[in-house]
Amino acid sequence: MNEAEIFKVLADPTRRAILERLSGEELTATDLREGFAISQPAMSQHIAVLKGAGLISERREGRFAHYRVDAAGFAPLHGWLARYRDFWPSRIDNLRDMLREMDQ
Amino acid sequence: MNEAEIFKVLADPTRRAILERLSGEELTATDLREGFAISQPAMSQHIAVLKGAGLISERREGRFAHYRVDAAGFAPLHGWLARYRDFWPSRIDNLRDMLREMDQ
DNA sequence: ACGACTCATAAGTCTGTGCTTATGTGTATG
DNA sequence: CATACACATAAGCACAGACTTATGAGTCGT
Repeated sequence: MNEAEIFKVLADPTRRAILERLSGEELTATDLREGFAISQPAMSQHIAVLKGAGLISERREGRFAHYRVDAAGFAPLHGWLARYRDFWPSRIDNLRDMLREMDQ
Repeated sequence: MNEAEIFKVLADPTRRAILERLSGEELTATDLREGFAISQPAMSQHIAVLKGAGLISERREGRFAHYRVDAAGFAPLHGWLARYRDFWPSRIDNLRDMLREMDQ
């Protein structure tokens, strides 16, 4: 997937909320609906969009569909974003310090 | 600015193209229009949106307005995205190696 | 002072998309 | 086998937003 689609997909607040809810745990579509003032088809459509963009993956189990974040799908976003950090030097210094501390 | 607005702003391909064109160099609104099949007001509106989100900054000079990327404006996006990389361990190892080489 | 210019704002149109209700497809259970 | 359940798909509506043309607000050169 290219960053064009990913940005379009992530522009929707409901879809970002879904991802947030899925970060760490695997959930079914119905579980996901809890806390959302949204119809079942709407959720299903959002899930289809997220899946289409490669941001979540599905594990079928009978009539249940379990969804989880697919972190690899965010790679194009990382790539795109890398173009717009000119802090790199100072950031690298911070990282160097951090890793030095971790080594102790 | 929060990531909600930033994602909405970046969902538009024209605005991402503007940022790409501005990465590295400072340009006026008219210079920016070159290569875009877009009216002057449309460009002006896109610029206003990008500026409102803190992704570009303006330097006024007479009747000219010079625009440049404001890399700091992308910070919320970095923060949001950090939540969705579970590669961290291996990445950190790679960085550790890289920085070790840089130190030599 | 006037005309040419750079950019911003106003107002209106049109397409994209997120929502709804209704229905379809497949799976478990009594 | 019939019913309930989990999810997907279809169709239609309504609103957001990106575009246009027209015009306004400042700035420069002659």
